[in-house]
Amino acid sequence: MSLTTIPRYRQLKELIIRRISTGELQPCDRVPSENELVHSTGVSRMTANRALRELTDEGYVERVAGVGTFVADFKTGLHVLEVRNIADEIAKRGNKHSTKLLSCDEVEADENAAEVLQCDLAARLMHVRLVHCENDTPVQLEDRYVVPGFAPGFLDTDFTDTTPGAYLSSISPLQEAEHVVRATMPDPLTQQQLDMQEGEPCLVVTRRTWAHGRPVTFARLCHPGSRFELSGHYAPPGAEPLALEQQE
Amino acid sequence: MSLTTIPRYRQLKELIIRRISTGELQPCDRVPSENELVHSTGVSRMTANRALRELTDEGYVERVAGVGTFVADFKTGLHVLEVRNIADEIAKRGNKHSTKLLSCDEVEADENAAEVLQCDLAARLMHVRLVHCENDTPVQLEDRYVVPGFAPGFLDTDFTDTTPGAYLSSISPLQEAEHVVRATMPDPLTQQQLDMQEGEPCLVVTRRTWAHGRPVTFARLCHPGSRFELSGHYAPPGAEPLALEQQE
DNA sequence: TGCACTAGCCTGTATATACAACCTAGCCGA
DNA sequence: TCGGCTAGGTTGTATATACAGGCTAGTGCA
Repeated sequence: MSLTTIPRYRQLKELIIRRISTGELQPCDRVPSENELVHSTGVSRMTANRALRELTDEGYVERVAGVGTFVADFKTGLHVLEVRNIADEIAKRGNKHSTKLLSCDEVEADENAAEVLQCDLAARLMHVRLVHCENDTPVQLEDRYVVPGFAPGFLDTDFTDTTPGAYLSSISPLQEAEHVVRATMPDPLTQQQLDMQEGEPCLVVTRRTWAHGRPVTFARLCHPGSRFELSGHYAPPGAEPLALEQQE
Repeated sequence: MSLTTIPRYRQLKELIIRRISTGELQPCDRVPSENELVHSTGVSRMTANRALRELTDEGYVERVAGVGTFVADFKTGLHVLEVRNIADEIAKRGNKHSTKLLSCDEVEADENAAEVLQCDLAARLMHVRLVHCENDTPVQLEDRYVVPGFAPGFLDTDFTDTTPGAYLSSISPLQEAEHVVRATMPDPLTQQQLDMQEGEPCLVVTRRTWAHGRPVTFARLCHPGSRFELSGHYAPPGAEPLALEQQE
């Protein structure tokens, strides 16, 4: 096993990750079982087991004893402080989520959009602006650009019952995300659209998301400072199972 | 292997995690080798290997082929969007970090502090307030409470060359963290101490950190909105090694 | 027709064994 | 004294084997 040879369990992992990344394997699709991998690739079952087990730890697949291995549903949030689907967040608090669509059209990429989405200047981009409300009170102004090739039917979607983020997640697993959080004062239009008081600041999250190795969407999420906070809880992996076992 | 019996590799992991949590094993200390675990606990080498390998993945230990296994140095930051040591952040940008100590004393826990730190009302707490500057411009007002039993020498520390966070990390690995991010308007004193303009909002991070299973410190980190942003990049685990290998 | 049972697949764990590569300390010869 | 070499410990990987326990579909009996 020299430095140049890649271990077989990692080759197996890459093989499966590639099938997921390319879309050949979709979320909830069945992944070959350990025994199938043994027969198709010639490795031992322990090696196949290690590959699938690590893919489970890394969130790519989910395994059910007695049933099989399945591609994980990436929609269930990414990570700490990740801005999850705001509709789910609101529903979890037992409140009513609604949206007001402000605009939904095709535009030419300006300098900023072209750079963050790595496309040509003046390339066609889909653009949607809407306000998310919790119990009819505005909590988020979403201003989003989407690369057209990624989600052809984007502009035809009814965003009153599906948020743009949820729709994009359903198209393809979103694999990489970058976000920046800032505190700023809103411009007059934003202040009015979010029904904010004079002198109230905004918590602004700008977020870029990748799929298939390319940035596909860029969103600016603006929240009234008095009605919104981001929270996250980090515990080292392995700590939770430890706690669970102490309860038993 | 019924539901009630805990797998041996997990028992092994817990055994070692416990030794680390209690401080019996300090960072950089040597962890028993696979063969030593085989002889001391009676498991097979593969089982010991799995336990140590998973502890490596989870960041508890580091392994060097041919040398041994060692307790990891937890000081190297926690995770995405984790507010890392601000002095390191500033140094990484090539700028100069300095602090202005505002106060450093022992106080009685008020209602809020007692709740978040799970201690008695009016219990003695250590309290420090200081301003972090980047090239002599204020970027963070830190207001921190620390449980006294955790860091006895806290108040005697010179915070001009060691930040409170870095000092606490050096005492013991911080194992769990919770943070909330808000946008608010500063009170007049904060505005003055951070040298902020009239009408400029604050990005406020409140943060609670656990060690040995108990909250040990609570901090309110206030940043001028025009000079500070939080950023994070999330990529699924396993994606980086894939990219690396494609370069080979 | 409907229900109980079972065969067969699946994952999860555990062990024994084997070989490769790495590192260090100490030996031995020049 | 200095250098190279080697023995032995360490991790990393791979395999064959084994058994436990979960799940499902299909068989066969009532």
